[in-house]
Amino acid sequence: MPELPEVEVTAQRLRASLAGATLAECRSGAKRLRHPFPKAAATRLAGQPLIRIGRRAKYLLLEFPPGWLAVHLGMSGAIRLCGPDEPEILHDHVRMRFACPEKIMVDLVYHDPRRFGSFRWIDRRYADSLDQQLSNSPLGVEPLGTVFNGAYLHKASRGKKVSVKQWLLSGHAVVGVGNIYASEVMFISGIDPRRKAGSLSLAHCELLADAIVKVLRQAIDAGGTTLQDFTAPDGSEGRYGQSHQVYGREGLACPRCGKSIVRIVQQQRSTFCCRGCQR
DNA sequence: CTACGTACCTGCCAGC
DNA sequence: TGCTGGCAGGTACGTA
Repeated sequence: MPELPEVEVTAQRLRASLAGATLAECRSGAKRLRHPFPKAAATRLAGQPLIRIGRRAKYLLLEFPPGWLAVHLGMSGAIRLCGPDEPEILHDHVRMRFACPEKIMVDLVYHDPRRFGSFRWIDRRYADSLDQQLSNSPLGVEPLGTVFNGAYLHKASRGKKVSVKQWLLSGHAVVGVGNIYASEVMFISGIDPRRKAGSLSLAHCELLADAIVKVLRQAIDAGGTTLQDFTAPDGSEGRYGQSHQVYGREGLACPRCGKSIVRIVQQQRSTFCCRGCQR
């Protein structure tokens, strides 16, 4: 599921519901996720206040005084909030019980059919290398941050021989653009996704940067995209799928020129684009 | 360093 | 009505 907008929507809604909460207990299931669940750290967190809920790239950061629980939703992960008495359902893997103000207990449940998601513990002593703790490959800048713009993209893309689409997906320059939003932003900026990243002009990069910011913002406002599994913590589905111009629309008419949208494969992943509009 | 293939998992849908 | 194969939001790791 989750690209940056879905993780951001999750973070925003958790912030609203878990303000002032303290972790009471944390249980994890028998089936492993991408990484073993950090049981020892989670046990140690019992009684600790949840200080802040952050996000870096597609990682959700639950911050406690001793450090961070970094949650990644993988392909099919979703978090829901529920009461302590609500039963487990198939593919629930982690349940964190929080004591909220007024002594209301709220459970945060991590649900993930494919189990590509992960929980990792990052001790506060590694705070200055948070990015390296989160990911093995270098994490680019935040697309909704202050340093991201066309000039930045242009500079970062010099000499890159990979296709623009793969370059965006790698997250080396800018994070958070996954397979759905990559197709959308390439279409909106009118760039052929097969072009080498290093061949983009400054003007192209400005169009591309503007499209990335616009699409991600709109997707966040719409509650993200739900293909199958994603829901926000209150169980609601993302509505941005209704706004997709090309993703998942092979054979349908291009909204700009009316030609048929095509599906191509790059690095074993689908890209949707219009041969008429994207150069 | 880059680039590429493959692996990790379950579910769904189209086609036979 | 099965069954089978292809495909799905992402990352990590091995090999050149």
